[in-house]
Amino acid sequence: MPELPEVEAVCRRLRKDAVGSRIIAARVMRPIQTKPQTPAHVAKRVANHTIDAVRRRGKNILVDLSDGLTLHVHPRMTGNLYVIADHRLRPVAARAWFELQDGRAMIYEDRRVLGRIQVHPTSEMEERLEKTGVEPLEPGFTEETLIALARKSGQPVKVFLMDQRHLAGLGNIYAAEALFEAKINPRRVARQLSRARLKRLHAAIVGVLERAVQSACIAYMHPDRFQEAEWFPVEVYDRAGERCRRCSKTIRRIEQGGRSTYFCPGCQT
DNA sequence: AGTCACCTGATT
DNA sequence: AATCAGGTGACT
Repeated sequence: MPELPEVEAVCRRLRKDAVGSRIIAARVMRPIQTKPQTPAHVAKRVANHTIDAVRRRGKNILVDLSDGLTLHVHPRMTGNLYVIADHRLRPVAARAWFELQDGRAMIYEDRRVLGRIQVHPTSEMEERLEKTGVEPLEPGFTEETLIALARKSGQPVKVFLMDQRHLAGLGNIYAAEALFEAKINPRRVARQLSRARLKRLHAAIVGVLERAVQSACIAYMHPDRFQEAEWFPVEVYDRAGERCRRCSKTIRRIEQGGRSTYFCPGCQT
């Protein structure tokens, strides 16, 4: 599920629901990926600390705890983190469970179990995420930022956009949607795009992500409705064989870097 | 730059 | 039964 907008929605919800609460017990129920830490280690270290803040870095969720610890959650494909009203409830796909002092619980749910949870000193987090690229919704992401990054990359622009070392948070859907909005063919090499096109792409990335954050926040108000969070009006993603709403040509699906790419061969040039 | 592995579950 | 999935990291 989550790309930047969904992770952002999860974080905003957690800030309301979880900040200020104390974790009194924790359990990592299935051996989700905690390497090189063990699930028991994660559970033990997190217990008896208060949730001080929730931050997002790309698709990473950082739950800052008292005493200088940070719970680092990467939801990968199907992870979700949210608070439930009664700690005794067990959502079907719950993989980790953090009992809060007031009787609620923060749940990490992950159907595919591809996500990762680790605990580290807060002071180490910046260094651990240093390879993570620019935040596309921060003021530091300008047209010139994108131009400079693109100049260094010989990758197809769609692959470039999804590479978290350049920009942090774009995934398969929003990369495809931004390229559609900017009218750029996903196979074009990043370095060879004109400045004018990159400026268009910059505006498209910011626009698509901002709209998606708004939608995601509405869709995620209710944590258990997570599955239904398919509301963002996609133009190309998963629409192979259907008509382009802009030029009425047929949307195509191709493979890039082992992933599906959807685009309109008529207006993305 | 490409392929696979990590997992489960939905869809063909 | 086979294929696909909104992600990443570890391999060629």
